[in-house]
Amino acid sequence: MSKAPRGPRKPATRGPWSTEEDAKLTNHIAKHGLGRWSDIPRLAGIERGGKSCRLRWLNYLRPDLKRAALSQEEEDLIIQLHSIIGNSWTLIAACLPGRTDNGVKNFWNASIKHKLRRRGIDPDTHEPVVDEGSRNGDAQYILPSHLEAGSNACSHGALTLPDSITRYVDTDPLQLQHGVVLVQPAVSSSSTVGSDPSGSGSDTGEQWNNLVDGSQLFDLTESSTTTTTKSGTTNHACSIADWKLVGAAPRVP
DNA sequence: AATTTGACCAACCGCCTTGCT
DNA sequence: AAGCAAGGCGGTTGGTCAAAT
Repeated sequence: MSKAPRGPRKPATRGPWSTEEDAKLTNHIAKHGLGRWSDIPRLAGIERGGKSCRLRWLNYLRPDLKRAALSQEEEDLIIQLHSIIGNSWTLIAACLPGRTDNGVKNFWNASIKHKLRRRGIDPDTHEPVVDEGSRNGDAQYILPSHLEAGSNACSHGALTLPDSITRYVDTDPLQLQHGVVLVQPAVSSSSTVGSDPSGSGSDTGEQWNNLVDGSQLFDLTESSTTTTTKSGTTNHACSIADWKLVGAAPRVP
């Protein structure tokens, strides 16, 4: 990153963007592409900070944005991913084409959080709120609505998980230890957030797609075997046939 | 009709990371 | 290696609008 020359700066405009500002930014990017955000306000003739321009572009003006309300499937996926990776909105949004981290975050805070609370689920931990009246022993995990409780939606076969695997261990209301795996794409440092992680066509990409498909959240109680390749890469090999879904939550009424 | 409440969205803030000088 | 600026990200705030009271 090269340093921009320092000099007196006009105070940046704040507040809502005007249609004129939107047009200037859109036209500039259409003509010149994305350059340094700090230069764009000056080049485009906008009295805003580079940060503000970046945010406006990413969250509102980008042509590939979906403006429609989130579907039930998207909502299910957000809940599932949040239960695994928490408030990593950028990662979650990367699984929802056309959605922004800000949009997902807003939807979570404004809508899903309240729905989960009404269902007696703590939105932070995804566990039942401790309330004697609601503890009836049923599984309370939030899984995609299209997965029925006790079903095994996965196909049999072996899946080799790359080093980028993240494993989380949780305890369910019945004190059953289980693990949940999230297969993360092998994203190079130069990749941009929001790009299609499966674009490389690599094995990792295929696994990522399986996760995005919303059909692979498994009980990992069964042990996995760990191998290390010549290059030092660690692989965790598990037999999918050994994994079971741990339960499903009722749909939002 | 006026007020309140809730949902949704846009924007800003502050902190952290990255990369250049 | 240190300092600095830019970029990225999650948290938060504030505005708007529609439905409910």
